[in-house]
Amino acid sequence: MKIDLGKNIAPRDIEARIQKFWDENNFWDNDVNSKQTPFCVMMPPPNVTGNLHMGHALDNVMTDIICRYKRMCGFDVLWQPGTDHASIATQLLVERDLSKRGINPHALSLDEKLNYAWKWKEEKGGQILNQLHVLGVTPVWKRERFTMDDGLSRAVTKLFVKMYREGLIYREKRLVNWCPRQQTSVSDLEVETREEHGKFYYFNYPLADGGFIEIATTRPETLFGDQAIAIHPENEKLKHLIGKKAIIPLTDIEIPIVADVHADPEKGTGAVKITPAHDFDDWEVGVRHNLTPVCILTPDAKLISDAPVPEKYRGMDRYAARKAVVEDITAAGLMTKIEDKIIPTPYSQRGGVPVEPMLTTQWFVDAEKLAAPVIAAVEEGKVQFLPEHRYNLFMSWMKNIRPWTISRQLWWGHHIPAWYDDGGNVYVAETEDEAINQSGGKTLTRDPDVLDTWFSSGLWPFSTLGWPDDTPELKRYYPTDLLYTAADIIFFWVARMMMFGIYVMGDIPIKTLNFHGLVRDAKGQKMSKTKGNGVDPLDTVEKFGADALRYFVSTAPIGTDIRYSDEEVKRGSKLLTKLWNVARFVLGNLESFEPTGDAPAVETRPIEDRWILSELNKTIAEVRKNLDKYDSFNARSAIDTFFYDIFCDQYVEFIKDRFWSPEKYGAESVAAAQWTLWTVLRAIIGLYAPFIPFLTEELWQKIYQPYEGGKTLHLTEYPMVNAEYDTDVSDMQYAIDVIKTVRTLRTERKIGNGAKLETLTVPQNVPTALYGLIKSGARANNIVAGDAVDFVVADAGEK
RNA sequence: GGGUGGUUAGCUCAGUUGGUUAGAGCGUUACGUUGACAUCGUAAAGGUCGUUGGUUCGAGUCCAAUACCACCCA
Repeated sequence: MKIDLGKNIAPRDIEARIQKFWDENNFWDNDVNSKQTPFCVMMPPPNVTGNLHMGHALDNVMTDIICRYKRMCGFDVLWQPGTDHASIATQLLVERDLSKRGINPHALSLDEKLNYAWKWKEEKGGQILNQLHVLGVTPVWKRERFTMDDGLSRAVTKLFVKMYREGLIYREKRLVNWCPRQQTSVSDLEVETREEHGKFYYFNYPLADGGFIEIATTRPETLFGDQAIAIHPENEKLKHLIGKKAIIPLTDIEIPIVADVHADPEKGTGAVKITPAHDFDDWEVGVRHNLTPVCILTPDAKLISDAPVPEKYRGMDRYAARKAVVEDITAAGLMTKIEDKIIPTPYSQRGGVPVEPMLTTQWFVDAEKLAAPVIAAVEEGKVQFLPEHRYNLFMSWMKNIRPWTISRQLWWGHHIPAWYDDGGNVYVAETEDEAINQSGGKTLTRDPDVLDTWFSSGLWPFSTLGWPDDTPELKRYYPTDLLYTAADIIFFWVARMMMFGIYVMGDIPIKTLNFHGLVRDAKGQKMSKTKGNGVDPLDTVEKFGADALRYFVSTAPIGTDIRYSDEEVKRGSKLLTKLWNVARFVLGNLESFEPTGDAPAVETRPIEDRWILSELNKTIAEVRKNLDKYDSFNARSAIDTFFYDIFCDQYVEFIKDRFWSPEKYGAESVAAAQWTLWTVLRAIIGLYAPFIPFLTEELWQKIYQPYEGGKTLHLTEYPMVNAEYDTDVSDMQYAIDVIKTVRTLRTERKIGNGAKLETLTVPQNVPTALYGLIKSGARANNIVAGDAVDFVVADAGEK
């Protein structure tokens, strides 16, 4: 055969060509009628407005490695792609875009806004999936779904109604986390606590019958909403005040002093003001003492323009009000002390401002009820966690789960299927007509709110397979096999999928959860937009190629963070070059060879041939074992060791002499080497295929396809252990040791590897059958037996 | 305050059930362009495995305590 690969490798050219080839043939389509075992993976749907970042690259490349492997093992693979509507994130982008065009989004009707957003989504959304293409990943592209498309929206509505009817979704007025910037409720998960430098204010409340009680608070501006002052019932110093009345400073409002264990005698003064409408703990105290929550803040966190707020403070922003209140309390001579203090402050993750506990009416999911069967299923071991310790994290959250606030005061998302009549009665139904029917024909108004984005993503594993319809896909592919995702959405997404999956489908949605770490920058810092230390995967692909990036990403051991640097990606480039060059070497020695007819029996081949085949067998077993455990890191390491250390560094050196001096070895020996090279190179290409799919495809098409047929390497069988390759090759250790010693001696004696050895002495126990390959590996002309390894250099002699 | 993970070579990290001399990549040094490969090869230097104590014939690995780092929850 005569195949010329060309001296230089151009990864981007190869990748562009192969990508086009893959896109034109739907190689990765699943087959719902297949007789093969199904293997199903859900792509965590990226935000439709998003841009590819390293986290996506990690998820998707890792998933792709497993999907390609499974496909090559004969599985019917369904990798379901799609995007998420990302309620808040998208709404913000669209509103910003409108503002830029001089349109006030708040002046538009709901329909106008939605029209605009859909148009915007069609034009600019979804480019992230195109970006994913570049990485060479293999979801079933034609099955792409969007969380707000018709089918998925129908699933959301159906589930909401079902849960409402079964009492698992309810509407209630209670304290929720409120983002004053976006003016919507947010769930507990969307709140992050930041430690801030703040003040702890100590001041006196006058008592109705004379004297004072000193309290301490970090939020003096909420005092207009105070309903009580609490003292611990066993607080010896203060308990004599329980039952008396205090007067809120700057007002003449009287409030009771009550006994409650919430007031820690060790903290502050031991007396705390109770503002049930503006603090979660105070809310509980209020419930215990039957206090009326009085809300003194507007949705944008200004003091209300009404009683009980004194006129002076009405309409003030919460922080301006704090300043004014502190000044006025000080002026009134009531302030006793101001301390510096680190205050844990709850922030709205999306809004970036402190949230306010706000008394509003919202929709909730009774998460506790949904969690119980999840806990049971996980305890039964139905879900595998990788790494295992994530089990505890997941379970402790599940066991302490709280009601999930699912309504959002936004307009982009799934509108809640609830309608109200004039009397405020609620009708929950799949359609407006049905709701009107329920009401007996009244005029109804639809609930203006939308659902938390994670509500629809929680249905993803079955809604994308066709639920609520009873589709063959749903039967065949649910529950899904594997999810590769970041640990930071374990509660947001994974927990919800588990709850909905069991509730709707009666079974867990995913069998194995593989939580990966973060891709950090070279210094170990988290990549973030604000720090500007993020690396665009597409830039990396442009510089080094998608295969190199994939190779880098697969260095992430299960569950651990990895650090990105161009240097690390270059390792991938080096591998590609090495593979290219060794293929050239192999082809250069196969000119007199045609892989037709029968290969010589393995046991008849020289020991080094049998040795490399037996090493190959070990490697294949190791790689398969690890990939079966979804451990691509250790799988790839095993291939690397075989490819670099065993094949390139040793075997290739051992056989060179057979090609250089065929007359000394005979045609059979040369043919054995050729057959062995042919086999081993093919196995290496196959083993690496899931990791570096572009280059391996290119090499396969150029070298092996003409003989094997088929269209793509990636639908050929993954290399398998071959019992015929296991023969006794223990003598090889003699050769390996001798050559290692020769190389060391060369360095000690400052003799380059280029200089041939005239005579090499090897220990007498080295079998003469190894002399040929030792001569080749050590670059020696003659070989004799002696006491220890020694040599004489040709021409110049020893230096 | 509660929890989880980590601490191994100059740097970034492997090290499976305790078992000879603890590995890799990068970096460093030396030599070398040889008929796959200078986007390279060969070799070398470099580690009391955070600390202390324990179990054991034997501990990077198991147990206890402790220090520091990171993350999660409150």
